[in-house]
Amino acid sequence: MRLSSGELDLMDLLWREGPLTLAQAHERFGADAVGYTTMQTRLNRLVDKGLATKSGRPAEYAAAIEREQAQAGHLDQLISKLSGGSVVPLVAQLMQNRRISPDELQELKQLIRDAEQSSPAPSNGSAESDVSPPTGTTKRGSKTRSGGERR
Amino acid sequence: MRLSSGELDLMDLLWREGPLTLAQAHERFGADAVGYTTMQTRLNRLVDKGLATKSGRPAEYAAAIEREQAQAGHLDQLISKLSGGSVVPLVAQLMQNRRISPDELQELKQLIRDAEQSSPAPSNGSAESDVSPPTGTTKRGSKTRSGGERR
DNA sequence: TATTGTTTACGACATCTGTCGTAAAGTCAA
DNA sequence: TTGACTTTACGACAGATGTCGTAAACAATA
Repeated sequence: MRLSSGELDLMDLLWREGPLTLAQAHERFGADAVGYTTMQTRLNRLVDKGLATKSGRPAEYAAAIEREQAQAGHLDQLISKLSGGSVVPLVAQLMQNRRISPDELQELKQLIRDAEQSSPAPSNGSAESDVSPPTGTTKRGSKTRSGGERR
Repeated sequence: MRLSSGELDLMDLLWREGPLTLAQAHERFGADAVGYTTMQTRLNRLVDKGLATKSGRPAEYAAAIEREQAQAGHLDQLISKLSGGSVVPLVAQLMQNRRISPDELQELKQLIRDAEQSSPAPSNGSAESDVSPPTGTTKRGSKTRSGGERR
C-alpha cells in the first residue's frame, strides 16, 4: 500500500482530527489551499480505494486504515528501495539532519533495549547496562562495482 | 524530492549496479518484467527530471543524486505525514515488525551515542559534564560519522 | 556496398492524481 | 410553497507515470 503525497495529506488530517464532514475537512485543511469540490473528489477517491469510509447524512469521512499500516507500507518500500534492505542506514539518515531531543533519545534507547530482549545480544560478553561501547565499523551497503562496459 | 515507486525501482538499480546502458539496465531489471522501450522511456524520464545522467555512445545511465538525498526527502515526508512530526514512532514502527540482528542493534546504539554527543542526555545517569539548558549552545555542527560514504 | 543487429527517437495510450465548474438534491426558515 | 443555503453527484482537463510499437540512425561484417 503506497499513498501518494497528496493522499497522505488528507489521511493525516483524518488521522489527527476524527471523522470529518466534507465542509469540516475543507475548512481544517485550509479552505484557501484547495477548492471545495477538489476536496470532495479527493476524499471520495480515498473512499473508492478503501482508505477511508463515508457515512451519515451530512457524510462524515473517516480513515479506514491505521496510521501504522501506512507507515509500515512506506517503510517497507523505503528499506528495500532506499536502504539496501537494512534499517540502520535509514535510522542513521533519520537522525542525521534532525535534532533529536534528549527525551526522544531516551525513548529510542528503550526501543533498542526492548529489541534486545527478543533477540539476545551478540556473544560479546560485556555488560548490557545501557548503550555499550563502540562496535567499530558502521559502514554497510554500497556495493559499487565498476559497471561493465563492452558490447 | 519525492520519487514514485517505479522511479525508485530504477534508481535503486542505478545505485546498486554502477552506470548501465539501456540494454544492461533492461537485462538486470528483468527483461521479462518490462519491455525494452519501456525501460528506455523510464530511464530517459529520469534524465529529464535530473535524477540520472546519460552520456557516451552506447549511452550509459547513472544516478545523478545520492541515495541519501532520496532517503532524506522520503523521510521528511514520512515523519511529517505519517509520524506526527516525531522520529520515535517511526523508529518504533521500523523495529516492530522486523528482525534486527544483534550487529544492527549495536550500530543503532552507536547512532544514539553519537546523537547524545551533540545533545547532552537528560538528568538521567551517564551524565557527561556540560548540562547547560540555559545558555544552551545547542547548535549542531560536528556531526561527522554515520551515514554512507561520499563518492 | 548491402545486410543484419543494435541503439535511439518519437508518438500513442491508459491510469492515477489534483483541480475545478455545473448543477441536481436536500434541508430549513419564512 | 418558496427562496436561500448546504450537500452531493458528475464530468472535464492537465500533468505524471507506466507500457509499448514503429521506425529512423548507426555500426559491424559478409
